[in-house]
Amino acid sequence: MLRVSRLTDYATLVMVCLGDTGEGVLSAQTLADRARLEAPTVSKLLKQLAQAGLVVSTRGANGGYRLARAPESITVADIVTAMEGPIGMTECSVQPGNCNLEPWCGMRVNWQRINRAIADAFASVTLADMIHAPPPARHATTIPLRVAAGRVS
Amino acid sequence: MLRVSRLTDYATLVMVCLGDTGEGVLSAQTLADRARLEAPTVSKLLKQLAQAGLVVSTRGANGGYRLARAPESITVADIVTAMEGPIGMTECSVQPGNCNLEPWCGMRVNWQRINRAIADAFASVTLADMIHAPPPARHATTIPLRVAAGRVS
DNA sequence: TCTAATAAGGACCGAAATGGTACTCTTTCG
DNA sequence: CGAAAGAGTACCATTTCGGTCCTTATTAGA
Repeated sequence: MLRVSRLTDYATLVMVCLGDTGEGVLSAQTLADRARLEAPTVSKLLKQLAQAGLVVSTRGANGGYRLARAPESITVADIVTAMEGPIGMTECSVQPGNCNLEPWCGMRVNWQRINRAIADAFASVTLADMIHAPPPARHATTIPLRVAAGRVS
Repeated sequence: MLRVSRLTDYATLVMVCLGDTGEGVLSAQTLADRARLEAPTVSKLLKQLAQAGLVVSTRGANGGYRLARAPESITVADIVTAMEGPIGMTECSVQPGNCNLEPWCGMRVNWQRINRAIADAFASVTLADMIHAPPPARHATTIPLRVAAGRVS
C-alpha cells in the first residue's frame, strides 16, 4: 500500500496532542504518555519536527516542546515533508540527473504534475482540522483506551 | 521521500512501451530490452499487471503481452493500485479495526479526505498522457542510452 | 553550587520490505 | 515432439524502518 511511514503517522498524532492541550510546553515523556507511544520514539520524531521548525524546544529542567506556529498554519504537508523529505513519487521528479532516461522520457513532467497535486492534497488539511475534527460516534458502553495509531495494543 | 516503489515506476515505463508500439503482442524479453530493465523483473511486474487486468497475456510460443484497454482509459492510479494495492496514507484509513484509537481519534476522516485527493491526482493522468508527453528538449550532441528510471547506469 | 530534569546527537540492532534471481511447470505454435 | 514463452514458487542480498540505548549539553530549582 502506498502510505506514509509509521513515524509520520505518529508525528501527526503527537502534533495533535501538542496543539490540543492549551499552551504550556510538554515534555517528550508527557507526549509519549498522551499518545500511548514509546518515549524514545517520540523523542526521535520531535527532534525531527524541531529541526524542521514545526515545534520549538526548550532544554533543561521543565523544558519540552511546543508548536512553533498556530495549528491553523501548520499543514499535514509540513509534517510529512519534515518526516519524509520532499514529496515526490519518483526519483526523477525530485532529483534530476540520476536517470539516463531523462532526455528521452516524457513521463517526468507528468510525474511532476502528480506530485504537485499530491502536495496540494496534503497541504489542504491543517493541524487545526485534525484537532477539531468531530470524533466518530461514541459507543456508549466503553471508554476506549487511547492506543497509538496502528498499534494492535 | 514519499514515493511509489521502484517496481511501480518500472511498471509505468513498461506500460508506456506497450502502449507506444503499435499493437502486436510483445514478449517480456522484448519489453525488458526496450525499457532497459532485467527480464525477470519485467516478467514479475507484467504478471501483476495481468492479474490486475491491465494487460492481457498470451501463453506459448509467440506469446506475450498487450494492453487490455486503450491507453486513454488506463490511468496511473490503475497502475499504482495494481502494483501497491489500495492507496491509503495510514493503516486506519484503509483497514478500520486495527487501531484502538479509532473511536476517539478525529484524524481518520481527514486522512480519508487526503487519500481521496491523492487517488484523484493519480487518476487524472492517463497512460496516453504519459505516452504522448513531449519529451524535453533534445541535446543535439549525444544520443542518450535508454536506461531505466532511477538506475544510475 | 550542586543536582535533577530534559533535550540533542549519535550509534546500534532486529525485523520487515524491496528488488532481484533462479528453477520448474504449463501452454501453445510449428 | 520440441522450442518459445508465460505462470508459479521459492530464495537471497540489500536497504529501510522502527525502536532502543548511551553520552553530552543545558537549564531550573533546591
